[in-house]
Amino acid sequence: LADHAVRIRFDPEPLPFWRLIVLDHGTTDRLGNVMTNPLILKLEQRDRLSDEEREVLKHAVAFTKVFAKGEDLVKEGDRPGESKLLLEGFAARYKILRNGKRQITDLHSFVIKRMDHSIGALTSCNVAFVPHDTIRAITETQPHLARLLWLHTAIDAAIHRQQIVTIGGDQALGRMAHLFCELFVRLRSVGQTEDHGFNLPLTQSELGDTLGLSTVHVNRTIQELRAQGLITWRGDFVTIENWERLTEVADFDPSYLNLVHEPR
Amino acid sequence: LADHAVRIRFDPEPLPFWRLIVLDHGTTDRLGNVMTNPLILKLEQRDRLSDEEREVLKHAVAFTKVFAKGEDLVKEGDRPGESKLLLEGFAARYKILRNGKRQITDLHSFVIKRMDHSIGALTSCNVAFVPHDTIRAITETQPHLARLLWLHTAIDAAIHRQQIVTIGGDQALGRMAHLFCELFVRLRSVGQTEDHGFNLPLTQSELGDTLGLSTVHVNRTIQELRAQGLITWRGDFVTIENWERLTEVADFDPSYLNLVHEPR
DNA sequence: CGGCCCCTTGAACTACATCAACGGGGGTGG
DNA sequence: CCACCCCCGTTGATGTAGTTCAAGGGGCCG
Repeated sequence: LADHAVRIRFDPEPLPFWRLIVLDHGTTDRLGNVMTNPLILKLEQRDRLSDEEREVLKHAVAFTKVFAKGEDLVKEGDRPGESKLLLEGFAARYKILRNGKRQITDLHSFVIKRMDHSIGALTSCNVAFVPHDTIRAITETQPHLARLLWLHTAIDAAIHRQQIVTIGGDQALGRMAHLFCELFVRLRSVGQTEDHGFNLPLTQSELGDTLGLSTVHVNRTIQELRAQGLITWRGDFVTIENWERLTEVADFDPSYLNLVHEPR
Repeated sequence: LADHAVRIRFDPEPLPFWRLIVLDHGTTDRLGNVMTNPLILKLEQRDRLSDEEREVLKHAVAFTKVFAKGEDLVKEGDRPGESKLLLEGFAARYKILRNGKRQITDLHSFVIKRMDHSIGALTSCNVAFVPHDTIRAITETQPHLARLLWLHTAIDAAIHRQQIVTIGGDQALGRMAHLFCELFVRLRSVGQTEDHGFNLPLTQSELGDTLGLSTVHVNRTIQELRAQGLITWRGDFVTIENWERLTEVADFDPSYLNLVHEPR
């Protein structure tokens, strides 16, 4: 479920050559408190849950743990026994090219067994652990819930597809704009935005890693977005100044996020 | 399940600007006959099936249909009632940027409902249709099968992730090599290779679309691969001349394809 | 106060795209 | 059966979006 790309340091290594794949974010309310049950919140974004289903989900989380900034929630090659759910903070899936890697364990690990990527904490992260046995039990007795969990994997795939198109597309300005659009919409869907802005505790270098751009070019691209009056970014806070034009520049169509409530 | 990017012509349109996302291939035996039940074959690549499960799958395919080269198996925005399984041929998921789109319906459509991309036939394609009702019934009564189907969605996501990394990486030579490695391994897993080669009925232009390269550069890159003695490509047939060096150039690690048999 | 990040800016380089043109093979129509 | 043509592969020349290298300044932490 969790989906963040972490900026991890491994200074001694000869090849710190890696790439963030997807950013994800935690699910806290406006006051910064972790929602009572983010798993329920996540699933209810896409379909209605019965009381029984909510009850099952309430007991799905075995325990929670805080990861420090820079730590790996899961590493490539791990065979985790729990899926992880990001409650709070920013993390990212990532792969390192030509040698090491890292990753966050999430729903994928339940069916995939062996992680093919890593997930690292970009900020301090609070993470819930859902045992694979619990998920397996859900597939045995709660087919509707199982379909919703399956859906989340499919949405991840959809996000990845969009990423391929966005990265493959030529313009750095468009890629950058698209990332801001996606972050805004996804954060808003979990109540993590204020007005027309949101908190983005990342460095330009980390942004570059998710977009496949150099730090220098990220900088110039952001300056261009600022110059065109599309966003401002002061400290950790990003403000969308002109949503309509930003979506135009980004060629952004949020339908791939499946933020639509319907029977699944 | 099906996973091809189609080269569709829409000459009148002003913006034929699209991108292939994933190539996929059909499942025929060495004589070119469609396997008796490719769905069973696909799932058995990753876990053992019981007799009962095999029986259920045998009746899952409602009907089959042949798509001509250039046709769309599914289009973006569709809400298909069946998932599609590519029996024979090459197809590709794709998105078109800034206006139209197309797509093949596959397992994703079952949970996602509304296609966020298109799937088109790169060659003539024989396609099986599995009604969503049937899949839903499987999730209700065959949890193990349901997990395997879920797995396939997760594998698609893993392939997408790899694609992001590959496309984001700098070198065209590496991308190209990686694509050949992936195609070889995936085709071999369904018995579609001969010796150290396989059939690749695609144009260089189509290859470029999957890798985000221009036709011209695809051409020069392939010439470089040939010059280094890594592959030959005559007519439709690609031969891997030096697998070890090719995987080095590609930085290829097949583990993301999950071609491992284990309980799921 | 010193040292690191991080952001920012300038300059040089390069991998790729784009434009343009030609040859060959296969399909199609005369 | 030949002639045409279109598509595909190939090659050359030119343009450019991005990288890499380099350096300075500001804020934050020890």
